[in-house]
Amino acid sequence: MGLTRTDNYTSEQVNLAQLLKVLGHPARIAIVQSIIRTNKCICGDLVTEIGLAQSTISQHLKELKSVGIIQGTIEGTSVCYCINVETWDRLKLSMNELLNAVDANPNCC
Amino acid sequence: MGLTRTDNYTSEQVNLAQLLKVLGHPARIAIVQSIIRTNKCICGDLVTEIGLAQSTISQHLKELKSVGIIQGTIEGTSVCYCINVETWDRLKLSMNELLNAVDANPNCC
DNA sequence: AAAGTTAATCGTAATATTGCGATATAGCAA
DNA sequence: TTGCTATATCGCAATATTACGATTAACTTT
Repeated sequence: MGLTRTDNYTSEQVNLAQLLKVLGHPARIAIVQSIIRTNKCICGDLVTEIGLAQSTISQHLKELKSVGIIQGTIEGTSVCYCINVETWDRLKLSMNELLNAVDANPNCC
Repeated sequence: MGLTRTDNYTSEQVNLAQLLKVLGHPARIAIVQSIIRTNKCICGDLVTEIGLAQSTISQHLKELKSVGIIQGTIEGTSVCYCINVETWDRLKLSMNELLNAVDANPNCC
């Protein structure tokens, strides 16, 4: 099929999976890290920073934007991208809940 | 292409992306949560718990195992799966570093 | 207006993922 | 041995992803 079934899962599971899937690519990790690090509106600098074609970077930005991880506002001829804090906090909560669940219940084998 | 280029990124970026990619599917989130929650060796219970075919569950388990998120030991006729704590701790460190980087540097737009 | 810059979109090719049924493998029970 | 159960693997079809070059859109500068 190739189509992920979503009807068996809670919306929380689907939501977290969606965010992690988008972050599950080194280029998008690098993009997010770069946006965080520069702490300012960066634009096409990513094309030279990461060694990918402009259209490829734009596509990755679109995916990050589509799930609300980043948001962009037009600044003249270029675009300012930054982290969407609401989505980020939601991710942080869900992910920490998952990550910390293991410590409480150590594994058995 | 369809092939992710890895030569532009640090091994940390590739590694984190790999783990997040595998976790980026609701079935695998559900599987991991189930393993954590039951805190014991669960096996084919997943097939009834999650509504997917046995072969599909087996495939998801294989992917989780391939990146070291879970490990399985044979228990007679069934298999005991549990969280691989070393990988989990590595994920926790990398992910927290990324997640907490935003708080320090609030976004600009 | 014309040319330049920046980013998005389109089209395409190669590859990966998802899911299933069918089959194989391996241990346990009769 | 003969079945029974549990899991893994194979083969397949449908769809998604990744990456690129070419083009378009929109704003700036000359």
